[in-house]
Amino acid sequence: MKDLKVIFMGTPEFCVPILESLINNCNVIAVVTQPDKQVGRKKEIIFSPIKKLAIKNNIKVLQPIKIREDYEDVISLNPDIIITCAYGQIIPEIILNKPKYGCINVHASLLPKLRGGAPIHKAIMYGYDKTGITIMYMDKGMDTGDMISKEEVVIENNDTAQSLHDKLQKIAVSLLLKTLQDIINGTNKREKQNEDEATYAYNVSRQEEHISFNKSSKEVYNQIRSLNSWPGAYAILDDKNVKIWSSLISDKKYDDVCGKIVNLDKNKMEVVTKDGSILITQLQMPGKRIMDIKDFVNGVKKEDYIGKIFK
RNA sequence: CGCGGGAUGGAGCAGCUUGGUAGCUCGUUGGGCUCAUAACCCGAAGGUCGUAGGUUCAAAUCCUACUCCCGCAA
Repeated sequence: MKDLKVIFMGTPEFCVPILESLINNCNVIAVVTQPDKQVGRKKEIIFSPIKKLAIKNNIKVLQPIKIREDYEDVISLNPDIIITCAYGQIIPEIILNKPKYGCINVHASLLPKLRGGAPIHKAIMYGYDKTGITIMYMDKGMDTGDMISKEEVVIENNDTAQSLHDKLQKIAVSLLLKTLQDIINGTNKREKQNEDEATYAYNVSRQEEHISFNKSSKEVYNQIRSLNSWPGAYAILDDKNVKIWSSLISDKKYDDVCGKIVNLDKNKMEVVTKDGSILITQLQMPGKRIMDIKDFVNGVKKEDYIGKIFK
């Protein structure tokens, strides 16, 4: 495997361990990642985590704006295999057919479920009880190619997008190494996806970050944890965006307006939902840091907040 | 030069407009009450008010520059 000429394509932090392991086990001849973007308040140019790692290891970095049009560099490097993971662009067919061992993708769901850019968030948001990693051959569609290997992960009731991300990240590395060996040996499976079972996990929209308390407690709870630690769920209180970072489901029921704060003490902020209530345990006021509800209550008059309504 | 909020004992905040003894809610710690307690009562410690200048008899407070944190927008 040491001689295998690999081009890796990826962008976010999720695939950093994958690239690390490829660097250790294969001959990574180039890395392709999304173009540098101006990020943050100061519009600073930030390199993607993958670019940073590549530079650190003196690996050639390619950043085509549109890989669909700008594919010559990749092809001319003549890789044995191309491995992608959360790259962020669809790879054109002209590339897919070139490498000896093909082009494979590491996707963070059990395909054909949750195709798309936000499989980890959506697995929790939609209330799935398990997810996993699928390694597949790429084709021209979005996560529609033939599957090679899979590994499941159970979603625990207290998992957040962050904790699930970490679990998936870990198993992705080992599953990829095992799968690569099979591919080299020619012993890998190749299984079509069942289109009838396909579901989609598009990127999280602003609308999906906004909590509607007129859903069930379970749905609200799932929404909150599915957006922790990024980008965070929010609701509007006094015309201000309040981010809600973590919560617990309460079994108490209230015959009151959804979103109303019915209780506030040093352990919890209790908010009415469609079928009960939810206890907010961590929040963030605009311009402030994330804080536990205990800290929030310390600096605030409780009476000012009880009875207010999240919109 | 995208818009805006913020920095005050260990935590979260008030005080700044209108300069004049450092305040609140917690936490920590000592004691008390109690069968007991995360509850209650009494006491104590702990702060060069982000940094550097300036104005002033006097600056947390007014002025200038800078650093760091955060929300929005991208």
